[in-house]
Amino acid sequence: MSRYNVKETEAKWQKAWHEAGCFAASEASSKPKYYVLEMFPYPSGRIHMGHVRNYTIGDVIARYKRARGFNVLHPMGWDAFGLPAENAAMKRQVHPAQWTAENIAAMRGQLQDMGLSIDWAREIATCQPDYYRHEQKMFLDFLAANLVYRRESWVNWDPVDHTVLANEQVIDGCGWRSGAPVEKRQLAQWFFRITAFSDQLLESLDGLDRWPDKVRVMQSKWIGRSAGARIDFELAGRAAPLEVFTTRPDTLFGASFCALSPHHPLAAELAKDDPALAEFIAACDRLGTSEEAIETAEKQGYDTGLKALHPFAQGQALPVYVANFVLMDYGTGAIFGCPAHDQRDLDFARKYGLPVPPVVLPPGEDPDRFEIGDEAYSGDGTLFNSDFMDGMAVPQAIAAAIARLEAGGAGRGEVLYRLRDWGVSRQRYWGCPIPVIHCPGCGIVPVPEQDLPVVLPDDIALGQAGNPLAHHPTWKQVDCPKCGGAAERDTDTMDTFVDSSWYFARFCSPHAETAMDRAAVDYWLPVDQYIGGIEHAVLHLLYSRFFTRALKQCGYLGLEEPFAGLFTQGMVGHETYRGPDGGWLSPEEVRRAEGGGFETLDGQAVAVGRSEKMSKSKKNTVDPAHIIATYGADTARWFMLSDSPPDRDMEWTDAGVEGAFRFVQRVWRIVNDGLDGLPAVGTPAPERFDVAALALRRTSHKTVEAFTSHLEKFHFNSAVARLYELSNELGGFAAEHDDDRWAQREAFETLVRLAGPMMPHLAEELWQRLGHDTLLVDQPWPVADPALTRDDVLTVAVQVNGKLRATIALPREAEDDTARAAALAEPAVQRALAGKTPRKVIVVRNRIVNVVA
RNA sequence: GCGGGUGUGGCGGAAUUGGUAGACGCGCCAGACUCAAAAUCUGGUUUCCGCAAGGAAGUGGGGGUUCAAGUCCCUCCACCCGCACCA
Repeated sequence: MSRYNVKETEAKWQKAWHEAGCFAASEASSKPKYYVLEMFPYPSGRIHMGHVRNYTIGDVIARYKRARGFNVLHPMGWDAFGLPAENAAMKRQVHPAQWTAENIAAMRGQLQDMGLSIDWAREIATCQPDYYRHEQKMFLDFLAANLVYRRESWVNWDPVDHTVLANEQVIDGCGWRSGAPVEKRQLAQWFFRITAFSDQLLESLDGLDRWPDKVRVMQSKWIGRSAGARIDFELAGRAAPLEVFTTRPDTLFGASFCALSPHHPLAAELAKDDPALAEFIAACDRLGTSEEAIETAEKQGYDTGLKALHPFAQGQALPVYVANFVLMDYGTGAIFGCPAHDQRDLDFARKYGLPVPPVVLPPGEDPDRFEIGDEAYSGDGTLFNSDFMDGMAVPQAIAAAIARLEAGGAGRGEVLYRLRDWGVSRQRYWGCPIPVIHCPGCGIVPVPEQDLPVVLPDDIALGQAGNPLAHHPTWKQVDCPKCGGAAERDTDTMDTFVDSSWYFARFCSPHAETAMDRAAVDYWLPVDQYIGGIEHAVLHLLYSRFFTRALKQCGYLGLEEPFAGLFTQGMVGHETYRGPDGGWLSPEEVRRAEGGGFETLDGQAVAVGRSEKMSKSKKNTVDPAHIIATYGADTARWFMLSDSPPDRDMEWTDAGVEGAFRFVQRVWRIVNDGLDGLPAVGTPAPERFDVAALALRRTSHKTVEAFTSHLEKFHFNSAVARLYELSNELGGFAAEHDDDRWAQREAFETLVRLAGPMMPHLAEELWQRLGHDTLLVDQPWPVADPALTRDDVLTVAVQVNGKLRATIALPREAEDDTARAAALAEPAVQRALAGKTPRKVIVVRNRIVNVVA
């Protein structure tokens, strides 16, 4: 038999699927819907292995669900705005729009070469005015609904990308893209009021039971709810009280000081007349905010001389410090310190010789002897030394303290969140213009709906400092829609995460005149299975959850959670290589050396590093296009699925790809070699099967059962293993009689149909060669016959004192007595007993017999 | 520091949720075919003792529960990821 012609065959079936319109999705269907979505790519120019893994996983699910009788939506689009286009424009003198369009064209071709079951008629790109005009409308609707607002604020400024970053985009104090340390600047910014949904976003996490726990935990930490109380401490000799937030109002009688953040307005005010305090604040600022600085920084404070009056204990006055460990951007920027029950407060109190009165007694401790040493006690217990709270448990005391504060007008219960509103103004060109006009007379005026979209100007000068749109000679100049006077457009564009916060909804009705056709989104949403990288755990995945709620509030759609199921895939890594000079080498620049290991092409020693995520900087990338051109899409897809579980990081290896390629060839050969004399399609089953044929039939049906259940659980590597087993058995199967040939056809078809979602081209080709005039993609998923998946005779393990001594063949559901007798009759069992009488024999039916002596 | 995860042959990884540890693949070894090689096919491959039959040990370390533990409990270690002076 000739070898399988990968190139021709893959192209042939891609064309056939396209011409038959197999993957076109429509709401007009009686089948249940299933929306499979992979995170859409940024059009950087070429697909990378991460894409291949992502889209392979998604495609397996999409094809499988289609076969299972679902009406599947599986679309693709482009997250097309963003900074790289501007950088490329400056570097190569191409317009960002052109650069993006060319990249999209190239990557679309590469994705199509993968043979994905995508409905390409739904393709969208976020940089098209037809897309972002709807985003502008949403912005205005959000504005009207008070979900968008503008304010002056300190922002995270990326000095390399020359733009503002959201809190979520600052990693370890550095910009998420540029890696440059972020600076603080004061700017007027547009904000999305994500905090309006803090509680909802947190509570609904519980219902997302098809999301990884990891992501839910990360989001819940990011939202950071803490329930407690806001307390007003009267300050002796001052009118305004000091506002403090605490989660432990129960420990108020243990308070021994108050502390302000160095950036607290009161600290700044006091510093005006107190040079020493001013110097202390300056010293705190110099310390920096890096991890090491925080970790090693000693608790330091400066006594302002102010006295805060205890809200409960008459006449008790607490010293007020400015302290370096109090953060201005959490709570009120001020705390009361309870050293006995908070470690930081304790460290501080010990340093400055402040009292440490304990007020929570751990269970079993003697109140007269209990003392705090070097460790604060933050656990549960019973209140003491606490007046009206004495004897209460902590939760009860918290409630009592809040009630007393509220009664006395000294504070109130409050819930605080770490989550901050989402600043979306970006001082960039290649993004969605913010549809707002600034009028000297009327202030902020929304662009009237009939004037949308506000389109980006084509002629733009990039590369100067500052905001490109602001530099444009005419673009920003408009008449005020309200008063008609001269006014200016907002020259910022929106964070590109806004674009990706609703694209999944646009896919439901990509050509609708409005942002989304209500019937279409009602039908398709939520996304049943979303697949992407873990890196968006709090960014994109939180923003999209917020956006969906905001869209619901504005009447766009009717649900809150956009993604019912989420799967986070692992990264694709590759070994790293370094040459004699220590520089990184790409896999093409090294070869296997004679005595093992690697060397450069001219024979120099190469240091092999461990597998790391593929990256240009480490030069350990492998180009998927090259792999697909060499081995075909089926091989690339098969390897992606076969080695590691999809949620774990995997290593791309040449040997692995070769192995996958061999299997593709092997399946082709096995089926083709068996075609001659195979019973025709639809031949009725023989009445009897001989032993060999029956065994093969059992394997086929067991494979269907096991493969399907692995697929349902995303255990693709285990599913793959079952196909290897089936093909191994088929490879050694000698068909002699008619019943053998019939069983052989059944096995061939099982192999081909199960392989369909994973290597669709080969499967389609073999389906045809098996004599079918239908398309495999239109076939229903095979069903296992229960009578053939259960063996009549089982192998049961026999242990003596927990150690395996023999295996016995028993009929299914054999009586315990039968099993016991058979086990004891085994010579190996008798030998192990060495004459001892069994004390007890445990029989687990169909599984194991354990003889205890 | 807090939270989450991982730890099984030379390697990637299986193990029906407490019931034959190492499925399947890669690699390696041997054999067949071949003038030869590639490809392909067959067999072997946890470690140790043994020619073998067989035996012993074994899922990061230690302890425990159980007739039975990779799986449950306690404890320690290593690595990875996230958050981090959050009041």
